[in-house]
Parts: sequence; structure tokens; C-alpha cells
Amino acid sequence: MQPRYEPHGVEERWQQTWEAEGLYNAEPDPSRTPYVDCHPPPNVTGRLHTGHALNLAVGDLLIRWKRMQGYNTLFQPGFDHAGISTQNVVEKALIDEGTSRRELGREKFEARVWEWLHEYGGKILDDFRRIGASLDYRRSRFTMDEGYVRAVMQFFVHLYRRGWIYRANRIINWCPHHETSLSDLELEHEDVDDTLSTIRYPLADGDGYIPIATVRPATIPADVAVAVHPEDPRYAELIGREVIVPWTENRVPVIADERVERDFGTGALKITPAHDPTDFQIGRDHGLPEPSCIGADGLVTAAGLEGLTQKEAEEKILAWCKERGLLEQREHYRHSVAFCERCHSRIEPRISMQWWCAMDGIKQRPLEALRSGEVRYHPESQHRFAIDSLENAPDWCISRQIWWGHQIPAWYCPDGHITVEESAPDACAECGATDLTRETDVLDTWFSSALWPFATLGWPDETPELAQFYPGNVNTTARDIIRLWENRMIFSGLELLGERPFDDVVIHPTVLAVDGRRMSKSLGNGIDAFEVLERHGADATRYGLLKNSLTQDVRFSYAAIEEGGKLSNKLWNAARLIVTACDGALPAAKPSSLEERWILARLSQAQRRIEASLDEFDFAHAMDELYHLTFDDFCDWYLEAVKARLYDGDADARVTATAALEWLLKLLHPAMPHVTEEIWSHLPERTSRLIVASWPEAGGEDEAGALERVQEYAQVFRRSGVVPQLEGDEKRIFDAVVKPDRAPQRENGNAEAERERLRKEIARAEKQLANERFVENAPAEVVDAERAKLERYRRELDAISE
RNA sequence: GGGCGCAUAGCUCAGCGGGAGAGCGCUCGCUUCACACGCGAGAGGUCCCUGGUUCGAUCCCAGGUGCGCCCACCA
Repeated sequence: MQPRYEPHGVEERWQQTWEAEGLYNAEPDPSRTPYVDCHPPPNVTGRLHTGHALNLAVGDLLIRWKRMQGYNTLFQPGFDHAGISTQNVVEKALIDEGTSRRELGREKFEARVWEWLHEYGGKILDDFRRIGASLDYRRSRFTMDEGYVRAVMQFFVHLYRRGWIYRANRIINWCPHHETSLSDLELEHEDVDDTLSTIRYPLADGDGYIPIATVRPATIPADVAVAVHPEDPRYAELIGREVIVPWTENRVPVIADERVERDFGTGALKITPAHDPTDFQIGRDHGLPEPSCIGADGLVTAAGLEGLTQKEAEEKILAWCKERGLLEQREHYRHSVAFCERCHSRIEPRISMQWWCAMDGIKQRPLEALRSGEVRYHPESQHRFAIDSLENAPDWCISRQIWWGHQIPAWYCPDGHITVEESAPDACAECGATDLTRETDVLDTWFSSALWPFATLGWPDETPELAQFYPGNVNTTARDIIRLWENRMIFSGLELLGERPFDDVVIHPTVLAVDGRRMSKSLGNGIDAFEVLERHGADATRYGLLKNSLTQDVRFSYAAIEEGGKLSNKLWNAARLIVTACDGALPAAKPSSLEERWILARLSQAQRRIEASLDEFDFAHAMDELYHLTFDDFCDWYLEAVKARLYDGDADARVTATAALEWLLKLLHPAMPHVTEEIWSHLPERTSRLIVASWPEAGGEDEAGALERVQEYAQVFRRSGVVPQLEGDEKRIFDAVVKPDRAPQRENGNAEAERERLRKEIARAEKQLANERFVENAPAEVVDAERAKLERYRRELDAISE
């Protein structure tokens, strides 16, 4: 064993060994109690980032802990076909090759995506291996593999027959680059510098005009009304009259609607139902027409402006207005604009026919499950957020006009009847026509993700896996997909299997950049997870991420990861001492001395604290306990106290030291699997792997405070230089750990300073205890603790008084 | 505009009704036979501000201020 622990090589070796020996494998076994962490499938095009790393550290910690406790654990990997993301990546590759999606056609394009996936897809699973995640890699699933497709089709048909899926022609978010609809949750908003133009709409029946502020003059040709607030005195008498729309010179009505903000702009709003969500609502409520002036590609279609970009059309229209004195002013205006999160095109609100999920019906059962606590989000604040999100969930647009995804199982006959079946029907269900064409739209990628907890276990077939591992126990993820994924999984599980998919949803913190802001390419503050793994190793990375994971947003901390590296090395060297001192077979013996009884009690106490923390998914405090247990208790006190006896060949000391080290390794293994397994393999007569060793039984903790007096006197000695009067084991331990014979000579001043400090403490405690109101009102244990402190300080002062 | 979170040592963060803590950094002393990624000692803080509750507030309550994340159709 080298004096310095080197994770590289060691970690990869154990990862390969564990997997090759089948130690990650899960098998259904009705005689055993299962424990399942339903792990999120990353995008097939993705690579490991710090959020994944934290999530894996959390999931693997729980799984390894439960595996050691004897549960039949399932930790299943896989990846998501990720609709638009994947299509986007492959399209980019095609452009580099000088071709395009449209040139290939749908069938060839799909084949090309599969080809691409076989070559590059799923690399992220290798990244998962590198961090030491004990997933059953044999059971990797993909949201578009054969069985999964059947599950998705069945889900769609089920919802359709329950009346929860419908088609509607409404305004949706349209990405003009991908030419598809997007849900609200697939957008990103950004503040943009824009121009607000105030344009005069002349009254049709005489003098005067209504000034209207707009950031999108290019949509003017599709204006169908002007709206004002019903109680706005400025425009009260204009309601019901008509104005003339610039450029088109159409006459449109002035209507009243409460959704108009009187304080914004001029207080008058042009209504363009086809190109703005608010206008769309107002238009529908007032029965207005819905003409369009912008095409699917984002280019203008209005008469006289055909084929122009919106910017070009805007210039023409404004010039037209200016000539006629209708352009009142142009001013700088900064506002939030929606973009496609994949290609960053500006979202174009557009009316189109889409498939929708009616959330009012769907949300009832998951809401019950959340309100009753049948499924719990952690922390509590996220539980409330999940409920709020469900209560306010708008209908979900599930169709996408892209090519990569699950094609919607709906067929149209020439008369326009719709037949929904899991596979191609022979004839129209309504009129019997046999000339059917399939819907070309595909489903939102999250529609299939919603089935992950059980489609991965073979549903809709009744498999042994499904029987053993459903429902699962825990799901760990980041809070940004609570609405996209979590709530929908809870719904699908309750709806299709009649049982929740898991009991607990652990929302781990979002890992922010070192500067406390979100990691992003534009800010250039991202952390490369691979670089961290390469430099510090998987154990240190896992420890560091878990250690710093208390609040909802956590800054990435190199210091915490370095702390993990130090912990590995400390542990390694503690083991080195014990292994070199205790070579050879160990005789039967039992702990007898004070320091031995103490460390076993401390291990037991620490274990209970760690278990309590993990039960509450409080990983940071578990890491803190492990760190201090290792450094302070195990190394600085126990090993220092017992070192001499180990070298002397004391059988009791050797046996206990080995047992205590084994115990410590087991407690550390779920967080830092590699270094602990490596050390374990160096222990005498070790054949089985630590990964499948049993979790220890915490015993009594009666002696956890046994060394307290020695530790107190050590403090006093180190500050004052006065050696306390101790006897027996206490003296032996004090001499071994504190080494008074090696301490430098102290000046008398040190003793005096320490006496002064103690006198002050005594005075403070005496004053507190002299306060009648304190003694009367404070809880008894607080008063007792104060008395105990007073006594202790007096005792320590006596010890260093001449 | 709404929701959530955060403000404690130079830095990153614990603690959260009764003596201000950890890790890193800094100073001093230790090449002590596991470890210098070490051991020991130390310096360093109006616990964001203002009120309130309490015998007692860093901790609870109210109101500010600053920062972050998420959400939102003021054109």
C-alpha cells in the first residue's frame, strides 16, 4: 500500500470488476423485499453534467445503502429519445454533410437517426459507469425500443377512450425553425432589446384616431379589432365605432375588454388573434375572425409583403405609416421574449390543429395522492409546489410536427373520421372506409417519459420484474422537471396500474456555478463534470456534491470535492497503519480497554445519526458526520490511543482495530464506494466484496462519552501546559494521544491565560444561575446543563491551579 | 407581477430560543516510526437592517434591503 491514495486506475478497476461479477444485477425474487430507485433517463444525445453527477451520487448512495441492508435493489438505467433535441442534433450533422432532413424525406431521416444513435447514442451510460453508479446496465432501456412503443400506444389509446385526449385548433407556441408546436415548458424566456412603436389608427367615421403601441408592426395586416378597457374614460365613447387598420386599410371595430391594461402604452391594444395568445383569447370571446399574415416558416404572407421577413415587413409598414403621419413615436423597449430551448428561434404564436390532454380529468388522482401524502416530495416546499403546479396545469399540447418520436396512433378516412387504435386498423371505425392515412404528428417526448417507472419493467405485459419492482420506492431528480415528468409519472402509474410509482420524490438541489448563478454557455461559467472526475476521482466528486447539497440552490464547490479527496487519503492511511500492524491471522478476542469500548460506541452513535439523516434524504449532514467520525474520532483519538498497542502485538487491540475499520468502511461505502472497496480488499482474509457486505447493526452507545474527561483535560493541557492528574486507562490514553513529554516547554503565562478564560466562563455561568427568572422559566435540562458546565469549569480550573 | 430560496469568520457553508461552528485560506510550532492531502496551537464575526414576542433572540413574528432560482400573455 502506497502512502498516498491514488484513485485513478483503482476506480475504473472496481467499476469493471463489480459489473463483470454481476454485483449490480437485479433479479426478481418474491422472497426478498425490493427497493427501487426510479432513475431519470437522460437524453440520448447528452453527456454527463454536474446535475447528473449529483443525481447519480444521491441515487447510488441510497441503492448501495439499501443493498447492504439486504434489500433486493433495482437501479435501472436507460435513456430518452428526446424528440426535438435529437432531431436537432442529427439535422445539424446533415447540414455539415451538405444535405438536409427534407432532402432525405421522413423514412430515410428516421433511419439516419437510428444509425446515428447506434454510433453515438447512449454514451452517457459510460459516463454513469465512470462515476461508479451501480446501475444494472444489462437492463438498460430506451423510450423507443420495441416494448416501450407498445406501452406508449396503449397509453394513448387508453386516454383517448377515457375522453382525455382531444384535437383542437388553437393558438400554440410555434418554432419556425423546427416548424412544430411546443409546450410552454419547452420554451426559455429572455429579456430582449426591442422597439415599441406607437401607431395611429384613424377613426373610420370622422376625425381623430386611436394611438396604439406595438412591438410587432409586422402583424398589423392580421389585425381584426382594437380593444380598450371598458372603464377607460379616454376611449369610452369610441367603443362600438370603427377604426382603419394601417397598410390594409380594413375597417375593424373598437371593442371593450378587461384584459387590456390601461397603464401600458396608450391603453389601447390592437387585436391580432392569429399571432398573440392574449389577442387569441379576446378574439375567441368576441367571436372575431382569425386571419393570419405570417406563415409556418416565420415569413410574412400578407398582401404586398409576401415572402418578406418580419423585420422587412415592419420597415415597409412603418414607412407607409410615416408618410401618412400615422407614426407617432418609436422608443426603446426591453421585454421578455420566448425562444425555442433547442434552436433558440424566436417563438411564433400560431393557430393550428393539435392534439391535447385535458388536464382537469387527469390531475384528480395524482392530486389526491399528493394531498394525502401517499406520494411525498422532499423537501416539503417542493411538495407544495408540485400540488400547486398540478392544480394550475393547463391542457397539455402533446402533438409535435417533427419526425423523430412516437407517431400518434390515429388514422383518418377520406371523410375525416378519426380512428384511434394501438396498431393500424383495417377500416374506419365510423364509416368503414378502408382508405386510411395515419396521423403524421409525433408525441411530445414527455408523453412517453411518463411511463418510465413501469414501461421499463415490461408493462403492458405482466412480467416478473413488474410484479417484484412495482411500485418502486424513490425517485430522485431536479426540480425543473416536476411538472414535465414527476407529476405525469404519478398520474400514469395511478391510472394504468392503480398504484403510485414510488413513495418519495427527492428533489436534489440545482448545482449552480461557482459564482452563484446558473451554469450557462453564454455566461461561460459551466463546470465540466469530466474534468472534475479526471482530476479528483469519482469518490471525491460524489462526496463533494453530496456534502454541499443542503439548500435548493447550491454553488459548485471545488473545496468540498477536495475535502472528499482528503477523506479518501486519510482513510487509506488509517487502514495502512492497521493492515501493516495486524498482518496474519487474528485470534478471537474482544474489546476491553476504554478506547476500544469508546470507538465502538462512537461508531454505533454515528451510524444512527447517519441513518437518521439518510432516512430524511439529508445527505449533507450524513457526509459531515462521516468526515468527523473518520478524522476526529477514528484517527485523531482512537488510532493515536491504540497505536502503540498495535505495534506491540496486543491481540485485543488488533482484533478491535480491524473490526472498527471494517465498520467505518461499511458506513462510508455508499458515498465513497471505490476507496472503501480497495481498502477492504487489503484486509486480512478478505474474500467477499464490500459492495455486497452487510450493513452493520448499531449496538449500544453507553460508552460514547467515555473519553470525554480525557478530551477535556487534553484541551486544558494544550492551552495551559499543566499536566492533569489522571490515573489508569485515562492516563495511558492521555499520554499516548496528547504526548505531554513531547510538548514544548510552556511559559507560566499560558497557564494564567487559561485560568483567566475559565474564571470568565465560571462567572458567566454563575450569573446565569443566579438569575431567578432564568432558573424558574428555562427548561430543567437547560438549567441542569448550565450547572454541569459550571462544575466542569471549576474542576478544570482546580486542575491547573497550583 | 407571482412563487420559492438565500443573507453567519477573508471564501464556501452548517447551526436556528440558552456558552458563535466546520472545511478551505491565514499565522505560529512540529521532517513524532499511517498520513505534510498530516498533527497541535492560534488570529479572524454589531450572526444584513428596523421593530416586536420572551427571563433570554443569530434562531420565532412583522416590515425593510440586497442576491439567486423558477414561473407569468402588459401589447
